[in-house]
Amino acid sequence: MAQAIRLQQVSPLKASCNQCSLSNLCLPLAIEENDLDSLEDIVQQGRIYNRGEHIFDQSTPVRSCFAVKSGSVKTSIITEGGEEQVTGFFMPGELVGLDSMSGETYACTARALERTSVCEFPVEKLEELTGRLPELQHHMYRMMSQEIQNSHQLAMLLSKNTAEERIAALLLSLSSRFRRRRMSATNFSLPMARNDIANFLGLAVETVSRVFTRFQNQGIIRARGREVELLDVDALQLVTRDFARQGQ
Amino acid sequence: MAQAIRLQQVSPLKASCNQCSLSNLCLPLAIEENDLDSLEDIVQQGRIYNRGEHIFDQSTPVRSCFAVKSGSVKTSIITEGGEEQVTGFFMPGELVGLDSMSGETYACTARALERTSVCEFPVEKLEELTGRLPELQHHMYRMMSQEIQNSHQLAMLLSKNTAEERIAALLLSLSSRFRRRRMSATNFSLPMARNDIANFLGLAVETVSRVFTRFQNQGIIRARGREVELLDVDALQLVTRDFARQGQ
DNA sequence: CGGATCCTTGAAATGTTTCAAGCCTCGTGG
DNA sequence: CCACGAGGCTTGAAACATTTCAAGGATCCG
Repeated sequence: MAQAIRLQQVSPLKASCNQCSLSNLCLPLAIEENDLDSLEDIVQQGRIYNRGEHIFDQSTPVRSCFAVKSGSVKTSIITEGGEEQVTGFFMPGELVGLDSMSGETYACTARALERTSVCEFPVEKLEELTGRLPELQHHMYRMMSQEIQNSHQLAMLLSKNTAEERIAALLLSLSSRFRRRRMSATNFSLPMARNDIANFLGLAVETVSRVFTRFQNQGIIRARGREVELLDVDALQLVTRDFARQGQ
Repeated sequence: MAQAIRLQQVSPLKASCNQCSLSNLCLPLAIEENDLDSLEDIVQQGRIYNRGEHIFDQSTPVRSCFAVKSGSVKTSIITEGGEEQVTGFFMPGELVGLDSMSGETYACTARALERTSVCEFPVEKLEELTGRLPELQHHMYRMMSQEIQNSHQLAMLLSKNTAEERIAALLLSLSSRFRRRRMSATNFSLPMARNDIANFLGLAVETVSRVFTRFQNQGIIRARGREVELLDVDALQLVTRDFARQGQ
C-alpha cells in the first residue's frame, strides 16, 4: 500500500504498470512484456478517493472498470426501497466493476472504505485491447468467471451456513487475500465496519458482534475494534468446514 | 420447445443457428448475418440428455459452455462434505457454464431437469472467435456481467428476504423467462422439484410447500404439483417489493 | 470536551427448521 | 389392469438460531 502510493508520487501523470508492485495480481500478469505499453496507454491514473467517496454510482452510464491500487472498496446494490446489499469487498490488485462490463449502466455502487487509489480502465478501450490480445481476453474471461464463482460461494454461505460459519469464512478470505499481498495473514485490520460485514453476510450487526466476542472467548481470534488477530486458523477452518468433513 | 426439437430432426448433423427459433435469445443475436457461419462452424450439436443426466461435472476439465435448446438445466456446487447448493436454473436460449469460462475445471455440475437438448460451444474456439468478432466479444462480456448480477440478486434475496419474498421472486423470474419465449407467463409447469427450489432459495422443503399453499389460500396462485398458474401477478410483485415501496 | 458514530450486550419476539407422520402420484411389475 | 412401492409433496407441533428492541459503552474527530 505504501509502495503503491510512493510509486504514484514518482510518476503522477502516466501509469507505469510494469513498475507497479501489484503487477503480479492485476491485469499486467496476463500480458507479455512488450504488450504492456498498450495497457499503459489505456490506463488512466484515477484520483484518490477519501473514505466514503463514490468511485461510481449504480444506474449511471458505464465508463470504466477499476483496479484497486491501495486502500479498499466496497460495492453494493441499492434496491428501489433504499435498502443496501453489500455485494463485495475489493483489495489492492482486485478488479471492481466486472458486473457492469458492457452493460449500459453500473449495476452497483462502489465506495472507498478508506483512503483509496485506483487505476481506471475505460471499458471500450479495454474491449478493443482484449480483441487484440488473446491472453488478456482469456484473463478477463477468467476473472469474470471467478467473480461469478465468488458470488455463488457467497450465495452458498448465505443459504446454508450459520452466523459463525459465515464470519469464519470471511475472516479466512480476508486472511488469504492479505497473504497474497505478502502481508500478515493473521494480523490485520478490517477495512470495513461491522455494519458492512453484517450486511454482506446477511446478518444483524448485533449477531456479528456476538460472534466476534464468542470467537474471542474461545481463543480463536483476538479483536479490538477493527484490529484482528487470528490466533487459531485451524479452528476457524474447522468452523467453516464443520459440515464439510467427509470421513470423520 | 417443440419447434427446437423439430428443427433438430430436420438437420441433425449440422447446427444452423440462423434457422433456430432461439436465435434472438442466444449467441446469434450478437452477430452479423454474414458472420453466422463462423459461429455455426464451432457449434457442436449436443446430444439429448434425459432427466437427471449430467451435462458436465464439477472439477472435470472445462471443454465447452452450453446453450439450452429445449428442456431445462440446473447447476449446482457440491461441497467437500457432499452438500449441494443449486446455483441456477437455465431455460432455452440461456447459456450454461459461464462461471467456468477459461477456468481449468468446471466450477459446478450441470444436470438436465427434464429431457433436454443443448448446443455446445468449445471454449477455446469460442475465445478465438470472440477475438475476431468484437460484437460477439461484447455480448459475451455482457452475458457474463449479467450472470454476476443474477448471482448478486440471488445473494440479496437470500440475505434480506423472507421465504415468501424469495418464492414470489422465483415465480416472477420464471414467468418473465417464459414470456421472453412467447409462452404463457401465467400458466406454466415448473421444471424443477420443490426440493431444488428449496435448495436454490436457501429454505427447507417444508417451508417451500407451506408458502405455496399460503399463496394458494390467498388466491395469488394456483398450484397442483408442478403445474402453476399465477392468478394475481400484481400481488406477487407486491410481495417481492414489499419493502421496496419508496413512497407509501 | 461534546456529539456522532460505531460497537457491544441482554432479554424477548419471531420466522424458519427440524422431526414426525400421512398423503398423493406416477411408474413398474405381477 | 390393478397393486405396490418409492419418491415427492403436504401438514402439524416443538425446537432453535437469529432478529429485534433497548440501552449502555467505546471511540473518533472537529
